[in-house]
Amino acid sequence: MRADALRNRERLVEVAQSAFATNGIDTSLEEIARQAGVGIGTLYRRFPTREDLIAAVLAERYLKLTDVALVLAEEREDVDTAMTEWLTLLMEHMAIYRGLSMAVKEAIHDVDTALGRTCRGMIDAGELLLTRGQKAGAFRLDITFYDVMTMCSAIVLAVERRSEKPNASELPKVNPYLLLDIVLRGIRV
Amino acid sequence: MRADALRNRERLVEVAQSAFATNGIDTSLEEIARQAGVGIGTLYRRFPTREDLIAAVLAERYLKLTDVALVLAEEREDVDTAMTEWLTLLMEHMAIYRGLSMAVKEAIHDVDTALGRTCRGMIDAGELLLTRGQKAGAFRLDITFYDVMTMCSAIVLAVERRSEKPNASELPKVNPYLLLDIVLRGIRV
DNA sequence: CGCTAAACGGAGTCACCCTCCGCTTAACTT
DNA sequence: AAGTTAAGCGGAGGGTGACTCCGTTTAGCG
Repeated sequence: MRADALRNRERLVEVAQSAFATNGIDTSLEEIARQAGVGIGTLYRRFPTREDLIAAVLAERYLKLTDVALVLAEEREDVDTAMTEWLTLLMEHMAIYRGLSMAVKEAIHDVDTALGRTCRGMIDAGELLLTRGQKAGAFRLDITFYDVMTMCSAIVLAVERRSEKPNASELPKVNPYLLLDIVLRGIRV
Repeated sequence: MRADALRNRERLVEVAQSAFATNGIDTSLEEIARQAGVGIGTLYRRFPTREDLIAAVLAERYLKLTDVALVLAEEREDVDTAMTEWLTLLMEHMAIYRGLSMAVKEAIHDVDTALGRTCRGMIDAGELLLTRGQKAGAFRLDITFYDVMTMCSAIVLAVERRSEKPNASELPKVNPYLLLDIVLRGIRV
């Protein structure tokens, strides 16, 4: 890869990161290209789909997350609290950008996309924790981590607010940690 | 309302219903207008937002659903099975059109839109079942039906497949009824 | 220094949303 | 039956964003 191309790529990921943070994952790609000072064609050449760009932005962050799962699975800690801790982290990571949980939900089924592979990595990591808990008799046997992950992404998705809320209602805010607690209770034997 | 306007309105709802069924709730509104044989302006005059059209399509269906809740709440039936039955129905109704659960999730916060009011109606209906169950000591006291409804719409949302699946993965299909079971377990005392 | 493949960039095409306004017509009045 | 008029109609037009294509530029090698 040519030096200029590499520079542009890095700049794009950097700009995308901050654009996702402020405007959610559905920001206009043309806007990102403009802010990065490159043509839209350059963005598309490097990241043919939006998901590729998302995956690039998330790369290191998600590697850390799988590492944590490995550590938690190997430590002698209580299986239940290990699961609780990791699911909390997982949910918080899926909540960093508005729209991300939706993208994750969509990508989870795609075998051969960058974001899809990342998600599969998360599932594999979580599976470790789940099966350990199942062997210890803490969790029901009729579920897979895919089910649990689905519920977690669903919670984040459901709790997510869209940017503008002109007629904000007086409905109570939903507490994602309460919902996670419901799920945790639901998966115990 | 003039006779021709009424005719057009009915035709639009009818066409929208079938378009939503085949293409999901995000179908092009221009396509709906075209199929209904009216101009796009006419559609927008009658249904200023997409949500208004959705609400019109769902109107009777959702009235029935609240009725069922009332009946279930008044019958001497077991509170737990009443809740299970109604949540199952609720989920199935939210799953009839791809994208509907998303629209519901968004609309739930809007006090003064047609779809928003419909959703609030659902929450009120479900609240009856929940509080009855809570009084009977069957469900935890720290949750509202809003939480439960959120989980249900989240499940539907998470399970929903997008239309085209070019690279369908070999991942197991998630079973929404299993996820509902997790939630039900999670809300019991 | 010259060459060339890699990279660039933005104009162009497409799809959809939504508004605005001149024309049409249902339906009431006399 | 004819006249009146406000309700209704429709589609052109303007805006936004995705994505492609191809003529131009340039990094980096020999």
